[in-house]
Amino acid sequence: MPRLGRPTDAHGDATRARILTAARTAFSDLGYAATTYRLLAERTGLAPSALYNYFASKADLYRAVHADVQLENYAGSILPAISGTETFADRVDRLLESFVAMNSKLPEAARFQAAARTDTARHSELASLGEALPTQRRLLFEEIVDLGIATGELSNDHRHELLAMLETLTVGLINVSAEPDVHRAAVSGFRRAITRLSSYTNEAK
Amino acid sequence: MPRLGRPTDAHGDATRARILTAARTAFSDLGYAATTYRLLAERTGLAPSALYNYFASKADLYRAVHADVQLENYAGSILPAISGTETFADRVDRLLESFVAMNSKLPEAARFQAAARTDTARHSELASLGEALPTQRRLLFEEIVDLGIATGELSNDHRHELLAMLETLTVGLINVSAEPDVHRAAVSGFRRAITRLSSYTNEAK
Amino acid sequence: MPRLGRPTDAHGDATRARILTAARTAFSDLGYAATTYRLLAERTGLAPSALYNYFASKADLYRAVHADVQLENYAGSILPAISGTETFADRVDRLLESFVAMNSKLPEAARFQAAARTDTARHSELASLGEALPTQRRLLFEEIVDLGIATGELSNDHRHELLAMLETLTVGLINVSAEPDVHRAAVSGFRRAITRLSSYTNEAK
Amino acid sequence: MPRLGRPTDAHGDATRARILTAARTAFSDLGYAATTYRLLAERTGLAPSALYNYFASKADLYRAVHADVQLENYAGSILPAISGTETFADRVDRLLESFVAMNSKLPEAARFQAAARTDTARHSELASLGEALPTQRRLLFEEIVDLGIATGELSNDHRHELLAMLETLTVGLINVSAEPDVHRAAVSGFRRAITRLSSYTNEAK
DNA sequence: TATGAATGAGACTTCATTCAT
DNA sequence: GATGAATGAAGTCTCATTCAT
Repeated sequence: MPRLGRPTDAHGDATRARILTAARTAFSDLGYAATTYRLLAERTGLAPSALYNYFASKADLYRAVHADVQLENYAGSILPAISGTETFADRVDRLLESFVAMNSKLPEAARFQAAARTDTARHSELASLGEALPTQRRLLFEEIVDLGIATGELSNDHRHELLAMLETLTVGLINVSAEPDVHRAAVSGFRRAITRLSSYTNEAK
Repeated sequence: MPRLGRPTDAHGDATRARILTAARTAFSDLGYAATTYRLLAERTGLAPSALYNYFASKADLYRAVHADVQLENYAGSILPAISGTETFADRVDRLLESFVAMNSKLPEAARFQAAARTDTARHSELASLGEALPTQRRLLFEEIVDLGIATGELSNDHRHELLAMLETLTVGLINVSAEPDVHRAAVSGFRRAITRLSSYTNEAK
Repeated sequence: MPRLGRPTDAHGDATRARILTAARTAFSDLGYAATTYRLLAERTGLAPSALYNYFASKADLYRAVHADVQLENYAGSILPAISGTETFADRVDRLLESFVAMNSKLPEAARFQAAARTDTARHSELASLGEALPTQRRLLFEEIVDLGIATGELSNDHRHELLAMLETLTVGLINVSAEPDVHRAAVSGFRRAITRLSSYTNEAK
Repeated sequence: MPRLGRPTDAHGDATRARILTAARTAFSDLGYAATTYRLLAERTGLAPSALYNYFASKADLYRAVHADVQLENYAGSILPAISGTETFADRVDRLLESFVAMNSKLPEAARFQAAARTDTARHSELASLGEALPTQRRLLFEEIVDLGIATGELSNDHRHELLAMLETLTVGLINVSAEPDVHRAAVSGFRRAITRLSSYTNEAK
């Protein structure tokens, strides 16, 4: 029979991390609605009520996972990958490369991101999150495309199209991330294609 | 307060259709888990228990919607669109074109398809459905790519990549379908790109 | 698709009988609570609502089955069996014999009777029935025992005990009726025992 | 209206016992099907959902009551009663005596046992329980009868009959236990009868 | 910090029953 | 006399959450 009171080996931060990890997996696999506190409690070896010492509600917990993932993906993966590139072609190339890297190093993060797209739209409590990521992503894409226009690689006429293509591509890749070889092959193909395309737009006029 | 018994103007077929429509929207917007019988009842003006006259369970209802959508999309939209094409370039062009058409004529169907990808994976009752659609899609893509190889447009070396690209592209488009102008712009861009690409693969060797 | 309106081959009485038969079996096997109109409808090949043309409610249907069974058992089986007997020993012997006969000729009736004991006590709608059968049975037993006292076979001192024994025995037999060989062997044993006992009570003083 | 959260005086064990007691009564009176969680909640002063802290399902609760009753009846009442007896007559005498004692000390247990016979047969979830009790009982009866054969009190020819008689008698007594004076009078009568019968079987040959 | 006891809302579903056809 | 469409009550059970310990 477990004792009451604070266990002698309780380390708040470690427990918090364990909860976040379990939640990330569960939210990715089962979605927000089907991830229950009871399940997370089982997977972390805690009682359901203990989770409330760390996260005041399920939505709060979700937000915490979301923030973590976003930080890892964006600040930790994407930004470093594209820094130091000087052309559109290079930058997109690196971006796609970083997707593959992320998908193999942090598969949970990638899958969470795919699931988040759906879940933030579905649950009003999470609506606030739904904006953040796409917005951030679009700003990034604009930067990339505008670089291409500045370097003359791309024609300004196709700006809108190119942004939509990048968005679609990214969303597609996030969504096939559960099948690593499809993901890898697609990235490889698109990288090759981009190389050619980057120079076509101007001559295409 | 509605009276007991059969209403004067009750017609089973119409009611069934109403339920299917409401379910399609709700499943698309809220997902399987968050779509409750109570909600569907409100939206169809029935008592929750009345739904059971038409569908024996929520999973059954889901399957019915799924079947409908698949029929509309695949047999009703995609197949007619690509029939009569003779080249890879043409065929992909028409395919992409049909995506836009579908998205504007049957937006609910498109959004349901996006949601289905997630929901069939998440809920074991729906697992059987999860296979059907992707399998069908991949067969279609193989046919398309193999046509390109036969006509000499594409190199056999890139078969795997091209399939993955088509898959990724399609999934991406399905997932951005909630934003029609992104969807449209992306399709437009990819159509242009495909035109060029179709002839590159061989020369790229 | 079945036609509306009265079917040309509809014979009310036959249908009524079919329902009663199905109900007897179901009430015996599943009990009152677990016997649903839907089940009866399936077993009779009717729609659930059609049953209401014959029985205004489930309780009504139960009462009808109950009355039938009681009639068959009591008036149709027991009374004829014991008529014409002149001694307690004979009468009990015939009574027990008739139990075996009933159990093999009308097993459903016997099992219904066993179930009824429980169900009439459990469901307040059926309370009225709960009285009838035991009362009738006790009157019969009193008659039998009083005959024994009149013939001098039994001592008046044991009247109360003998009634309770008959009651217990009967209830026991009804309840083991689902196992025909136990039922038969028990009756055989008790018949042999009764023969001896009938003469003991007086000498036992 | 009760407040949320843990009440000041809440003790799990006491609550568990209260639930078991309420369930025993309700299952006996109303049967498995008609005993609802809502009713038990009312009778225990809990919310229906609180019962699930103690028993994961209605069937589980039933099994717990069943196990309790069986323990009380068999191990706690019957076995001690017949231990130390050396003859068939004695042993049956004590057995019957213990039925009366049980019926007056633990009337609920006796009535539950009667109801269990029906309910375990009717509800497939409870099927596993249906075997246990009768089997155990029959083993006991075999032991008793075989003792009688060993001591020469009984003839081996009637073994089967005697077992069936004991079974029928027991089931009958269990089923009249709701009427204590019938129960008592019957036991008294049968005890007297057994005394005589025990010596008849051999001479009857 | 953690547990264990409790709640209320709401999920899916079944049931008896009713009424128009 | 039979069906098909509908209802409201209720059933079992799960969930997020709260509070005393």
